[in-house]
Amino acid sequence: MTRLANPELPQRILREAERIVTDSGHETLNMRDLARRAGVSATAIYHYFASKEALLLQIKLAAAEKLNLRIRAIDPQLDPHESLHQLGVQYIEFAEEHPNLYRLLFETPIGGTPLGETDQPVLYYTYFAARNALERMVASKTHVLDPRYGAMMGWIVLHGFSSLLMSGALQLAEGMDREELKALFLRFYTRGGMMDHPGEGV
Amino acid sequence: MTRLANPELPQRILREAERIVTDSGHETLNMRDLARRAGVSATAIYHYFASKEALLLQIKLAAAEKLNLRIRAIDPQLDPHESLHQLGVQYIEFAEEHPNLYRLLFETPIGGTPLGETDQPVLYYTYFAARNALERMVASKTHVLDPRYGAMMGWIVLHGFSSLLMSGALQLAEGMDREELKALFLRFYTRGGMMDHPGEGV
DNA sequence: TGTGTTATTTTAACATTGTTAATTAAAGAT
DNA sequence: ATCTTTAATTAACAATGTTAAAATAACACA
Repeated sequence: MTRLANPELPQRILREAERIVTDSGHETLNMRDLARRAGVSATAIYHYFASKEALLLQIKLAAAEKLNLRIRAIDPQLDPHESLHQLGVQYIEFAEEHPNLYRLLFETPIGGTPLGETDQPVLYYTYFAARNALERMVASKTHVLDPRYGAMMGWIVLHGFSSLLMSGALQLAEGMDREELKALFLRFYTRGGMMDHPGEGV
Repeated sequence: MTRLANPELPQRILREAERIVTDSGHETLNMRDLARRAGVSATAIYHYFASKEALLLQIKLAAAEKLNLRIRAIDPQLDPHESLHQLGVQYIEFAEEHPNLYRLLFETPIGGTPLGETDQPVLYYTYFAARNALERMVASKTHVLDPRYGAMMGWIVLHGFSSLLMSGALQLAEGMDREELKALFLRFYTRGGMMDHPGEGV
Protein backbone atom coordinates (compact mmCIF):
# COMPACT_ATOMS: atom_id res chain seq x y z
CA MET A 1 0.00 0.00 0.00
CA THR A 2 3.06 2.22 -0.03
CA ARG A 3 3.16 4.76 -2.77
CA LEU A 4 5.76 5.63 -5.35
CA ALA A 5 8.15 8.42 -4.77
CA ASN A 6 6.26 11.41 -5.96
CA PRO A 7 8.15 14.47 -7.09
CA GLU A 8 5.06 16.67 -6.94
CA LEU A 9 4.07 15.64 -3.44
CA PRO A 10 5.21 18.89 -1.85
CA GLN A 11 3.23 20.83 -4.40
CA ARG A 12 0.17 18.73 -3.76
CA ILE A 13 0.52 19.25 -0.04
CA LEU A 14 0.91 22.97 -0.52
CA ARG A 15 -2.07 23.12 -2.86
CA GLU A 16 -4.31 21.28 -0.42
CA ALA A 17 -3.11 23.40 2.46
CA GLU A 18 -3.88 26.53 0.47
CA ARG A 19 -7.34 25.25 -0.19
CA ILE A 20 -7.97 24.63 3.49
CA VAL A 21 -6.63 27.99 4.57
CA THR A 22 -8.49 29.84 1.82
CA ASP A 23 -11.74 28.10 2.62
CA SER A 24 -11.72 28.02 6.38
CA GLY A 25 -8.83 30.04 7.73
CA HIS A 26 -5.33 29.24 8.87
CA GLU A 27 -6.48 28.37 12.38
CA THR A 28 -8.31 25.32 11.06
CA LEU A 29 -5.33 23.82 9.28
CA ASN A 30 -4.08 20.62 10.88
CA MET A 31 -1.44 18.23 9.74
CA ARG A 32 -3.35 14.97 9.91
CA ASP A 33 -6.29 16.25 7.97
CA LEU A 34 -4.01 17.86 5.43
CA ALA A 35 -2.05 14.63 5.08
CA ARG A 36 -5.24 12.66 4.51
CA ARG A 37 -6.25 15.01 1.72
CA ALA A 38 -2.86 14.74 0.13
CA GLY A 39 -3.15 10.95 0.38
CA VAL A 40 -0.14 10.57 2.59
CA SER A 41 0.75 10.09 6.24
CA ALA A 42 0.99 13.13 8.47
CA THR A 43 4.67 12.81 9.12
CA ALA A 44 5.51 12.66 5.43
CA ILE A 45 4.79 16.38 5.31
CA TYR A 46 7.80 16.98 7.51
CA HIS A 47 10.02 15.64 4.80
CA TYR A 48 9.21 18.74 2.76
CA PHE A 49 8.23 21.35 5.29
CA ALA A 50 10.05 21.99 8.52
CA SER A 51 6.91 22.75 10.49
CA LYS A 52 3.33 23.84 10.21
CA GLU A 53 4.49 27.42 10.55
CA ALA A 54 6.92 27.02 7.66
CA LEU A 55 4.07 25.66 5.59
CA LEU A 56 1.88 28.60 6.51
CA LEU A 57 4.66 30.96 5.57
CA GLN A 58 4.72 29.43 2.10
CA ILE A 59 0.99 29.92 1.85
CA LYS A 60 1.41 33.47 2.98
CA LEU A 61 3.97 34.15 0.29
CA ALA A 62 1.75 32.57 -2.33
CA ALA A 63 -1.16 34.69 -1.12
CA ALA A 64 0.97 37.80 -1.43
CA GLU A 65 1.80 36.83 -4.99
CA LYS A 66 -1.87 36.30 -5.72
CA LEU A 67 -2.67 39.82 -4.58
CA ASN A 68 0.32 41.27 -6.38
CA LEU A 69 -0.74 39.56 -9.56
CA ARG A 70 -4.01 41.42 -9.55
CA ILE A 71 -2.22 44.68 -9.00
CA ARG A 72 0.33 43.99 -11.69
CA ALA A 73 -2.53 43.25 -14.07
CA ILE A 74 -3.75 46.83 -13.90
CA ASP A 75 -3.44 48.40 -17.32
CA PRO A 76 -0.19 50.38 -17.31
CA GLN A 77 -1.63 52.73 -19.91
CA LEU A 78 -4.02 54.15 -17.36
CA ASP A 79 -3.32 57.63 -16.13
CA PRO A 80 -1.96 57.65 -12.58
CA HIS A 81 -5.15 58.82 -10.98
CA GLU A 82 -7.09 56.01 -12.57
CA SER A 83 -4.31 53.57 -11.66
CA LEU A 84 -4.70 54.53 -8.05
CA HIS A 85 -8.40 53.96 -8.26
CA GLN A 86 -7.94 50.53 -9.80
CA LEU A 87 -5.40 49.72 -7.16
CA GLY A 88 -8.03 50.30 -4.52
CA VAL A 89 -10.64 48.29 -6.35
CA GLN A 90 -8.33 45.33 -6.83
CA TYR A 91 -7.04 45.40 -3.29
CA ILE A 92 -10.49 45.42 -1.77
CA GLU A 93 -11.80 42.79 -4.12
CA PHE A 94 -8.94 40.53 -3.17
CA ALA A 95 -9.71 40.98 0.52
CA GLU A 96 -13.39 40.35 -0.13
CA GLU A 97 -12.82 37.25 -2.21
CA HIS A 98 -10.17 35.77 0.03
CA PRO A 99 -10.73 37.08 3.53
CA ASN A 100 -8.85 34.16 5.07
CA LEU A 101 -5.82 34.75 2.90
CA TYR A 102 -6.00 38.43 3.66
CA ARG A 103 -6.04 37.74 7.38
CA LEU A 104 -3.09 35.42 7.05
CA LEU A 105 -1.23 38.09 5.13
CA PHE A 106 -1.78 41.11 7.30
CA GLU A 107 -3.21 39.99 10.58
CA THR A 108 -0.98 37.19 11.77
CA PRO A 109 2.56 37.21 13.05
CA ILE A 110 3.34 34.10 11.02
CA GLY A 111 6.77 34.24 9.49
CA GLY A 112 8.06 37.17 11.49
CA THR A 113 7.26 40.86 11.44
CA PRO A 114 5.40 40.38 9.22
CA LEU A 115 7.75 38.31 7.10
CA GLY A 116 11.28 37.15 7.62
CA GLU A 117 13.87 39.71 6.59
CA THR A 118 14.57 37.72 3.48
CA ASP A 119 11.47 38.46 1.51
CA GLN A 120 9.88 41.68 2.57
CA PRO A 121 9.02 43.19 -0.79
CA VAL A 122 6.26 40.75 -1.71
CA LEU A 123 4.08 42.16 1.01
CA TYR A 124 4.62 45.78 0.06
CA TYR A 125 3.79 45.57 -3.56
CA THR A 126 0.61 47.55 -3.11
CA TYR A 127 2.54 50.27 -1.38
CA PHE A 128 5.15 50.46 -4.14
CA ALA A 129 2.55 50.46 -6.88
CA ALA A 130 0.76 53.36 -5.22
CA ARG A 131 4.02 55.20 -4.77
CA ASN A 132 4.85 54.73 -8.39
CA ALA A 133 1.51 56.16 -9.51
CA LEU A 134 1.99 59.13 -7.21
CA GLU A 135 5.48 59.69 -8.53
CA ARG A 136 4.08 59.89 -12.02
CA MET A 137 1.57 62.42 -10.78
CA VAL A 138 4.29 64.50 -9.23
CA ALA A 139 6.20 64.38 -12.49
CA SER A 140 3.18 65.66 -14.35
CA LYS A 141 2.49 68.29 -11.67
CA THR A 142 -0.93 66.91 -10.78
CA HIS A 143 0.25 66.09 -7.28
CA VAL A 144 2.57 67.88 -4.93
CA LEU A 145 2.89 65.73 -1.80
CA ASP A 146 5.68 63.29 -1.11
CA PRO A 147 4.67 60.08 -2.91
CA ARG A 148 5.94 58.01 -0.01
CA TYR A 149 3.52 59.83 2.24
CA GLY A 150 0.60 59.41 -0.11
CA ALA A 151 1.33 55.75 -0.75
CA MET A 152 1.53 55.03 2.92
CA MET A 153 -1.77 56.72 3.60
CA GLY A 154 -3.36 54.94 0.69
CA TRP A 155 -2.29 51.59 2.01
CA ILE A 156 -3.41 52.47 5.52
CA VAL A 157 -6.82 53.38 4.26
CA LEU A 158 -7.20 50.31 2.08
CA HIS A 159 -6.11 48.01 4.83
CA GLY A 160 -8.27 49.69 7.43
CA PHE A 161 -11.31 49.34 5.26
CA SER A 162 -10.62 45.74 4.25
CA SER A 163 -9.91 44.68 7.77
CA LEU A 164 -12.92 46.32 9.38
CA LEU A 165 -15.21 45.28 6.57
CA MET A 166 -14.19 41.65 6.96
CA SER A 167 -14.69 41.77 10.70
CA GLY A 168 -18.25 42.92 10.19
CA ALA A 169 -17.67 45.99 12.31
CA LEU A 170 -18.57 48.50 9.63
CA GLN A 171 -21.84 46.87 8.76
CA LEU A 172 -22.86 46.76 12.38
CA ALA A 173 -21.87 50.34 13.00
CA GLU A 174 -23.57 51.73 9.95
CA GLY A 175 -26.38 49.35 9.18
CA MET A 176 -25.47 49.57 5.52
CA ASP A 177 -24.91 46.64 3.24
CA ARG A 178 -21.54 45.69 1.84
CA GLU A 179 -21.99 47.30 -1.56
CA GLU A 180 -23.10 50.63 -0.19
CA LEU A 181 -20.13 50.65 2.13
CA LYS A 182 -17.74 49.82 -0.67
CA ALA A 183 -19.09 52.55 -2.91
CA LEU A 184 -18.89 55.05 -0.09
CA PHE A 185 -15.40 54.07 0.77
CA LEU A 186 -14.12 54.10 -2.79
CA ARG A 187 -15.36 57.63 -3.17
CA PHE A 188 -13.40 58.56 -0.09
CA TYR A 189 -10.35 56.69 -1.22
CA THR A 190 -10.10 58.11 -4.71
CA ARG A 191 -10.77 61.59 -3.53
CA GLY A 192 -8.47 61.36 -0.56
CA GLY A 193 -10.56 63.25 1.95
CA MET A 194 -12.02 62.38 5.30
CA MET A 195 -13.53 65.46 6.77
CA ASP A 196 -12.91 68.81 5.23
CA HIS A 197 -14.52 68.80 1.85
CA PRO A 198 -17.07 71.56 2.07
CA GLY A 199 -19.83 71.34 -0.46
CA GLU A 200 -19.63 67.64 -1.08
CA GLY A 201 -22.35 66.25 1.12
CA VAL A 202 -22.97 62.52 1.12
CA MET B 1 -4.61 20.85 50.90
CA THR B 2 -7.95 21.92 49.50
CA ARG B 3 -8.69 25.60 49.58
CA LEU B 4 -11.60 27.57 50.88
CA ALA B 5 -14.45 28.50 48.64
CA ASN B 6 -13.36 31.77 47.17
CA PRO B 7 -15.91 34.24 45.92
CA GLU B 8 -13.35 36.24 43.97
CA LEU B 9 -11.85 33.26 42.21
CA PRO B 10 -13.47 34.08 38.88
CA GLN B 11 -12.12 37.61 39.10
CA ARG B 12 -8.69 36.36 39.92
CA ILE B 13 -8.78 33.98 36.98
CA LEU B 14 -9.91 36.74 34.69
CA ARG B 15 -7.27 39.10 35.97
CA GLU B 16 -4.49 36.59 35.42
CA ALA B 17 -5.84 35.71 31.99
CA GLU B 18 -5.87 39.38 31.07
CA ARG B 19 -2.30 39.70 32.16
CA ILE B 20 -1.23 36.78 30.01
CA VAL B 21 -3.10 37.99 26.96
CA THR B 22 -1.90 41.56 27.40
CA ASP B 23 1.69 40.48 27.81
CA SER B 24 2.02 37.73 25.27
CA GLY B 25 -1.07 37.54 23.12
CA HIS B 26 -4.22 35.50 23.19
CA GLU B 27 -2.62 32.62 21.28
CA THR B 28 -0.36 31.89 24.22
CA LEU B 29 -3.11 31.58 26.79
CA ASN B 30 -3.53 28.04 28.07
CA MET B 31 -5.76 26.70 30.77
CA ARG B 32 -3.22 24.79 32.83
CA ASP B 33 -0.79 27.65 33.03
CA LEU B 34 -3.57 30.07 33.82
CA ALA B 35 -4.86 27.75 36.54
CA ARG B 36 -1.42 27.48 38.06
CA ARG B 37 -1.15 31.25 38.26
CA ALA B 38 -4.56 31.51 39.82
CA GLY B 39 -3.52 28.86 42.34
CA VAL B 40 -6.17 26.40 41.33
CA SER B 41 -6.60 23.30 39.20
CA ALA B 42 -7.24 23.70 35.49
CA THR B 43 -10.71 22.28 35.54
CA ALA B 44 -11.85 24.65 38.27
CA ILE B 45 -11.89 27.37 35.65
CA TYR B 46 -14.73 25.59 33.93
CA HIS B 47 -16.89 26.19 36.91
CA TYR B 48 -16.88 29.87 36.09
CA PHE B 49 -16.21 30.02 32.37
CA ALA B 50 -17.84 27.76 29.83
CA SER B 51 -14.74 27.51 27.68
CA LYS B 52 -11.49 29.16 26.80
CA GLU B 53 -13.29 31.09 24.10
CA ALA B 54 -15.85 32.38 26.60
CA LEU B 55 -12.99 33.54 28.78
CA LEU B 56 -11.35 35.30 25.86
CA LEU B 57 -14.61 37.00 25.05
CA GLN B 58 -14.68 38.43 28.56
CA ILE B 59 -11.16 39.70 28.09
CA LYS B 60 -12.17 41.19 24.78
CA LEU B 61 -15.04 43.05 26.39
CA ALA B 62 -12.79 44.31 29.15
CA ALA B 63 -10.26 45.45 26.56
CA ALA B 64 -12.97 47.33 24.72
CA GLU B 65 -13.90 49.05 27.95
CA LYS B 66 -10.29 49.96 28.54
CA LEU B 67 -10.09 51.66 25.16
CA ASN B 68 -13.45 53.33 25.63
CA LEU B 69 -12.36 54.66 28.97
CA ARG B 70 -9.51 56.56 27.35
CA ILE B 71 -11.85 58.00 24.80
CA ARG B 72 -14.43 58.95 27.37
CA ALA B 73 -11.70 60.72 29.31
CA ILE B 74 -11.21 63.25 26.54
CA ASP B 75 -12.10 66.68 27.80
CA PRO B 76 -15.66 67.35 26.66
CA GLN B 77 -14.95 71.09 26.67
CA LEU B 78 -12.68 70.68 23.69
CA ASP B 79 -13.93 72.00 20.40
CA PRO B 80 -14.97 69.19 18.05
CA HIS B 81 -11.95 69.47 15.84
CA GLU B 82 -9.64 69.12 18.78
CA SER B 83 -11.79 66.27 20.12
CA LEU B 84 -11.30 64.42 16.89
CA HIS B 85 -7.59 64.91 17.14
CA GLN B 86 -7.50 63.64 20.70
CA LEU B 87 -9.60 60.68 19.65
CA GLY B 88 -6.92 59.71 17.18
CA VAL B 89 -4.13 60.20 19.67
CA GLN B 90 -5.84 58.10 22.32
CA TYR B 91 -6.80 55.35 19.92
CA ILE B 92 -3.32 54.98 18.56
CA GLU B 93 -1.73 55.15 21.96
CA PHE B 94 -3.98 52.38 23.16
CA ALA B 95 -3.01 50.20 20.21
CA GLU B 96 0.65 50.96 20.82
CA GLU B 97 0.53 50.28 24.53
CA HIS B 98 -1.59 47.15 24.24
CA PRO B 99 -0.98 45.63 20.84
CA ASN B 100 -2.11 42.21 22.02
CA LEU B 101 -5.37 43.55 23.34
CA TYR B 102 -5.85 45.50 20.16
CA ARG B 103 -5.35 42.40 18.07
CA LEU B 104 -7.80 40.48 20.20
CA LEU B 105 -10.31 43.27 19.78
CA PHE B 106 -10.19 43.87 16.07
CA GLU B 107 -8.29 41.06 14.45
CA THR B 108 -9.79 37.89 15.82
CA PRO B 109 -13.15 36.28 15.21
CA ILE B 110 -13.47 35.46 18.90
CA GLY B 111 -16.98 35.96 20.12
CA GLY B 112 -18.64 36.29 16.75
CA THR B 113 -18.49 38.94 14.10
CA PRO B 114 -16.80 40.56 15.84
CA LEU B 115 -18.91 40.25 18.95
CA GLY B 116 -22.14 38.44 19.68
CA GLU B 117 -25.25 40.40 18.79
CA THR B 118 -25.80 41.14 22.43
CA ASP B 119 -23.04 43.62 23.03
CA GLN B 120 -22.09 45.35 19.87
CA PRO B 121 -21.84 48.92 21.10
CA VAL B 122 -18.74 48.46 23.25
CA LEU B 123 -16.67 47.91 20.17
CA TYR B 124 -17.98 50.89 18.28
CA TYR B 125 -17.43 53.52 20.88
CA THR B 126 -14.69 55.17 18.88
CA TYR B 127 -16.97 55.37 15.92
CA PHE B 128 -19.78 56.95 17.90
CA ALA B 129 -17.48 59.42 19.58
CA ALA B 130 -16.16 60.55 16.21
CA ARG B 131 -19.66 60.80 14.86
CA ASN B 132 -20.69 62.92 17.78
CA ALA B 133 -17.82 65.35 17.25
CA LEU B 134 -18.67 65.60 13.58
CA GLU B 135 -22.30 66.22 14.38
CA ARG B 136 -21.27 69.12 16.56
CA MET B 137 -19.20 70.43 13.67
CA VAL B 138 -22.14 70.17 11.34
CA ALA B 139 -24.26 72.05 13.84
CA SER B 140 -21.71 74.85 13.97
CA LYS B 141 -21.34 74.83 10.18
CA THR B 142 -17.66 73.94 10.26
CA HIS B 143 -18.34 70.66 8.52
CA VAL B 144 -20.76 69.72 5.80
CA LEU B 145 -20.39 65.98 5.19
CA ASP B 146 -22.56 63.28 6.68
CA PRO B 147 -21.10 62.62 10.14
CA ARG B 148 -21.68 58.89 9.71
CA TYR B 149 -19.50 58.99 6.66
CA GLY B 150 -16.75 60.97 8.33
CA ALA B 151 -16.81 58.84 11.46
CA MET B 152 -16.55 55.68 9.44
CA MET B 153 -13.59 56.99 7.49
CA GLY B 154 -11.95 58.20 10.65
CA TRP B 155 -12.21 54.78 12.23
CA ILE B 156 -10.98 53.09 9.06
CA VAL B 157 -7.94 55.28 9.00
CA LEU B 158 -7.15 54.85 12.68
CA HIS B 159 -7.54 51.11 12.49
CA GLY B 160 -5.53 50.82 9.31
CA PHE B 161 -2.67 52.73 10.82
CA SER B 162 -2.72 50.91 14.13
CA SER B 163 -2.90 47.53 12.51
CA LEU B 164 -0.15 48.08 9.97
CA LEU B 165 2.05 49.84 12.46
CA MET B 166 1.81 46.92 14.88
CA SER B 167 2.59 44.43 12.15
CA GLY B 168 5.78 46.28 11.39
CA ALA B 169 4.80 46.72 7.77
CA LEU B 170 4.95 50.49 7.79
CA GLN B 171 8.41 50.65 9.25
CA LEU B 172 9.71 48.20 6.71
CA ALA B 173 8.08 49.97 3.83
CA GLU B 174 9.22 53.42 4.81
CA GLY B 175 12.36 52.94 6.80
CA MET B 176 11.14 55.53 9.28
CA ASP B 177 10.99 55.12 13.01
CA ARG B 178 7.77 54.81 14.93
CA GLU B 179 7.57 58.38 16.11
CA GLU B 180 8.10 59.86 12.70
CA LEU B 181 5.42 57.63 11.32
CA LYS B 182 3.01 58.58 14.05
CA ALA B 183 3.57 62.28 13.54
CA LEU B 184 3.14 61.90 9.81
CA PHE B 185 -0.01 59.92 10.21
CA LEU B 186 -1.58 62.23 12.75
CA ARG B 187 -1.09 65.13 10.40
CA PHE B 188 -2.92 63.15 7.75
CA TYR B 189 -5.64 62.10 10.13
CA THR B 190 -6.46 65.49 11.56
CA ARG B 191 -6.39 67.13 8.21
CA GLY B 192 -8.36 64.39 6.51
CA GLY B 193 -6.46 64.27 3.26
CA MET B 194 -4.59 61.57 1.42
CA MET B 195 -3.60 62.88 -1.93
CA ASP B 196 -5.00 66.08 -3.21
CA HIS B 197 -3.76 68.83 -0.97
CA PRO B 198 -1.76 71.03 -3.30
CA GLY B 199 0.71 73.25 -1.58
CA GLU B 200 1.22 71.16 1.49
CA GLY B 201 4.33 69.20 0.70
CA VAL B 202 5.70 66.83 3.28
C1' DT C 1 -24.33 19.47 67.13
C1' DG C 2 -24.95 16.31 63.50
C1' DT C 3 -26.71 15.36 58.99
C1' DG C 4 -28.33 15.86 54.44
C1' DT C 5 -27.82 19.04 50.44
C1' DT C 6 -25.54 21.93 47.42
C1' DA C 7 -21.60 24.35 45.66
C1' DT C 8 -16.78 24.06 44.75
C1' DT C 9 -12.63 21.90 43.60
C1' DT C 10 -9.76 17.98 42.55
C1' DT C 11 -7.90 13.90 40.24
C1' DA C 12 -8.38 10.80 36.17
C1' DA C 13 -8.99 10.37 31.79
C1' DC C 14 -9.91 11.34 26.75
C1' DA C 15 -9.41 13.35 22.20
C1' DT C 16 -6.90 16.27 19.26
C1' DT C 17 -2.84 18.07 17.54
C1' DG C 18 2.19 19.16 16.45
C1' DT C 19 6.21 16.78 16.28
C1' DT C 20 10.23 13.30 16.84
C1' DA C 21 12.21 8.63 16.63
C1' DA C 22 12.64 4.30 14.80
C1' DT C 23 11.64 1.46 11.02
C1' DT C 24 10.49 0.00 6.48
C1' DA C 25 10.17 0.51 1.59
C1' DA C 26 11.57 2.34 -2.73
C1' DA C 27 14.93 4.30 -6.26
C1' DG C 28 19.11 4.71 -8.22
C1' DA C 29 24.07 3.78 -8.84
C1' DT C 30 27.77 0.69 -9.62
C1' DA D 1 22.44 -7.88 -7.26
C1' DT D 2 23.81 -5.24 -3.63
C1' DC D 3 24.76 -0.88 -1.43
C1' DT D 4 23.34 3.79 -0.50
C1' DT D 5 20.32 7.38 -0.30
C1' DT D 6 15.77 9.11 -0.37
C1' DA D 7 10.97 8.81 0.83
C1' DA D 8 7.38 7.23 3.50
C1' DT D 9 5.25 4.74 7.39
C1' DT D 10 4.02 3.36 12.11
C1' DA D 11 4.68 4.22 17.05
C1' DA D 12 5.00 7.26 20.39
C1' DC D 13 5.42 11.70 23.18
C1' DA D 14 4.10 16.08 24.96
C1' DA D 15 0.90 19.79 25.21
C1' DT D 16 -3.68 21.30 25.37
C1' DG D 17 -8.90 21.80 25.74
C1' DT D 18 -12.31 19.50 27.86
C1' DT D 19 -15.52 15.98 30.31
C1' DA D 20 -16.60 12.64 34.01
C1' DA D 21 -16.27 10.95 38.46
C1' DA D 22 -14.88 11.57 42.97
C1' DA D 23 -13.77 14.26 46.95
C1' DT D 24 -14.22 18.12 49.87
C1' DA D 25 -16.08 22.34 51.80
C1' DA D 26 -19.97 25.35 53.07
C1' DC D 27 -24.34 25.66 54.69
C1' DA D 28 -29.18 25.07 56.22
C1' DC D 29 -31.78 23.32 59.65
C1' DA D 30 -33.53 19.52 62.82
